[in-house]
Amino acid sequence: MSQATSEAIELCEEDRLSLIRDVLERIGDKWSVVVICQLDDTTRRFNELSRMSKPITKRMLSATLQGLERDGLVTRTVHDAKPPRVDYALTPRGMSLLSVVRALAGWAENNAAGIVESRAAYDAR
Amino acid sequence: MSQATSEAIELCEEDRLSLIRDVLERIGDKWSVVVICQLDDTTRRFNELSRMSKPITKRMLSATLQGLERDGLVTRTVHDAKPPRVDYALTPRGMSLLSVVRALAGWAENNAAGIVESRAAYDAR
DNA sequence: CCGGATCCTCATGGATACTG
DNA sequence: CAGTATCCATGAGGATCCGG
Repeated sequence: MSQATSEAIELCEEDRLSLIRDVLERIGDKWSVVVICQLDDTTRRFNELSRMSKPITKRMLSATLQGLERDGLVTRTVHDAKPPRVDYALTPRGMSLLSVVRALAGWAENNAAGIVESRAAYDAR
Repeated sequence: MSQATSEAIELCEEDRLSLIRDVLERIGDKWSVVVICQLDDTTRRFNELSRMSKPITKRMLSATLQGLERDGLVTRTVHDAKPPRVDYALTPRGMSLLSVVRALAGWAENNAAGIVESRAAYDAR
């Protein structure tokens, strides 16, 4: 660990690869990023997220939120009232992840057109 | 393209979300990131990648490389010799993606410990 | 309103064998 | 060496119904 390969980010060895894979399994599923983006800096209720993230099902929203909560990326607060009300919000860790996801979005935005072009060329043999 | 939405990265609306999903479908599969990392700044032969990326199967390596080539992320060059020899390398676009992936790795590295901790706490109810 | 429990489908990807 | 072809297990995730 005290390897300190000179500085900053170095290479892609074993450990680093598995770290990346972990993160990808975290945000690589179908709904995590969507939910995280919807929670951007505000707190939202379950049905609110459900509507905003259509066509997600309640089942998947629930599962996604639990996963995110488990990893300390969102908080879940239950207000006992009638009707029941549950609020979700990003933790600081969740927000930091959001910023990384935005970096991804930036890359996607810059390269989307080129990729579409490459695909067309490739598919035309 | 010359859109220039005032500045920088804005928010997570519909379009942006689907862009992110596209990128995640690209690198979210089981082997793309591994292969991209192995191709880091050098060119590699098929079997070389196969060995380095164990336990990938030839089938998946082939499929992964084809996908990456289709998106213009790697180049495939065939030298007709005996025995046959095929070289793979990152394109500039592929390298730019690699740097984004490294950002992901950085986040993972900084938060891995905290996430493990959160999970333990959560699983203990 | 906020989910949990079940059932079922379908794509990802592993194993294996064969080819130029 | 550099793949392709085939078959098959597994699990993510959609649909639906039920409960607090």
